[in-house]
Amino acid sequence: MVSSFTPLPADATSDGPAFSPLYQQIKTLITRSLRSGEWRPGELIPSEVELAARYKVSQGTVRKAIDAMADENLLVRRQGKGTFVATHSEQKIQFRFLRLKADDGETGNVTRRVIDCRRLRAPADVGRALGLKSGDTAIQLRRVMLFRDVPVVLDDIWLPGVLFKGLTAERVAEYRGPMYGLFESEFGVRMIRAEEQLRAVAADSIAAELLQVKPGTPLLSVERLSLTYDDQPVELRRGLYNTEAHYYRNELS
Amino acid sequence: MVSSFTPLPADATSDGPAFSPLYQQIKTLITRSLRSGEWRPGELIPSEVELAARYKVSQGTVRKAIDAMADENLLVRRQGKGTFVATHSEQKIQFRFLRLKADDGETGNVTRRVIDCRRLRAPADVGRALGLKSGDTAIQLRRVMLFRDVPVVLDDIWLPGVLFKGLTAERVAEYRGPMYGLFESEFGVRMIRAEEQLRAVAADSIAAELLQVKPGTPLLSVERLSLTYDDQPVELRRGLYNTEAHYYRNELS
DNA sequence: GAGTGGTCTAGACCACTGA
DNA sequence: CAGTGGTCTAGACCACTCG
Repeated sequence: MVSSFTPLPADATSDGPAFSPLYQQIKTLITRSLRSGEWRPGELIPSEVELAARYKVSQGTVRKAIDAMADENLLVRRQGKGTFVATHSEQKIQFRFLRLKADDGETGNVTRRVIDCRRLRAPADVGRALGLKSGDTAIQLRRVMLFRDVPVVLDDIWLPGVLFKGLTAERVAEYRGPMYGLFESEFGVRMIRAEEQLRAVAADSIAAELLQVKPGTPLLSVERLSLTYDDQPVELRRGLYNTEAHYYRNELS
Repeated sequence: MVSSFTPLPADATSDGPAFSPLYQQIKTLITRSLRSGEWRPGELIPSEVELAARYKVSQGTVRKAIDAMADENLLVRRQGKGTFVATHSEQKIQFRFLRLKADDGETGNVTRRVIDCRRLRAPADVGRALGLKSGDTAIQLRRVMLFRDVPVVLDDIWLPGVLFKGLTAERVAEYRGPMYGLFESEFGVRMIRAEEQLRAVAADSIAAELLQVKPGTPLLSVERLSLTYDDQPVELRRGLYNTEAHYYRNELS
């Protein structure tokens, strides 16, 4: 048993710890196992019955915890098979974070071209966003994404040097598939969610050349902060999207 | 009872109706009552126990239906009080659909200025988006939103004429609060969710003047299709956002 | 204190998967 | 067929709100 269902009996402190339901505690325990690597991306986790026995709670409580984690895209349920750890390296989940769509609906071939990859002392703003100490090294990775061989996205990706030790341009270039799949399988860093800030900006000469547009062309600027477990920031990505023939899709609810 | 829990006994047709769980059927029934106006925005709906009796199912099943509808922002649960129909006319829910934030975090005063409001035959693209027949009339409403007295958003709002009979510029101008609150209380049209397409564009002379920027300034173009119950489109909104000192915030998960 | 939603349990049965 | 998640029920008790 994780803790009593009523952690605040008679002698509770006045501003004591907030009441936390059992299923929330189970969620925390499962998350811990995910973070520690006990169950890795793509793997099957124990069945609800097993977990209920392990945590000494009812199956219904485990179910509620897993339900919540499935809603957050941490786990994936498959009826008849079991529950799996979510992964970015999967055809169906591909491009979960890329909201760009082509006007004609046809996605076509997507290719990635690495422009540059270097390690350097993190600039102040980058360091602040990633929670680095001043002087810590960061990796700057610049790349272009092409849709049907037309450059559409220019990304400047900043990563904490500590977490991505052996990352090189070659390593990235030879990897097929989404970058987050690489991060996950090679460096054990799993992106959970992200926050983006969008703006319209004018293309400078460098961006204009790489995206093959005229300087001054309006581009969609997308600054993304990616977070892993416990909302720890692990990537700052500055993207410039050419929206001549593509749009950024969003759903409000 | 809505229907038997197992709607496919021995004599089911080979490609018969897909299996639909009870709580899903309850959801449909509750949604019907919302759409019909039996429970209006802001009102208290019957308690879970009452609904369970009404639909002849267990409280747990009603609970699951309401849980789902609360997730979709159709209902709002308040412990100890009851379950309420969601509404746009509420301080806390204000600006649920407006993702624009100020760089410095300070929202400040928001005011709206109506530029124009006219009824006309719907242009082809607008009619198509709203599902109108050719020749149907549409309302075009143009307005500017000012943050701390600075114009930041220029909206072109298109509405089906049939649904918004008495809508005039004066009516809009004198209304304090979000437009969706007005739609909901005056015309019985409730916005549920919306889909947006974002692009970066250059300001034309008209937009430049209304937003007080130089022609050619990059602006964030936001085309929004708003939907009510059953995903029926009821508004097409074309916005131009000045992102000099504001950004469009989005969360990916 | 009565009434509401929130949590937890135990047990039944259904739907799906794969050996 | 056994094992998995998915649905449904009934009942207990807790936390919150308001009169």
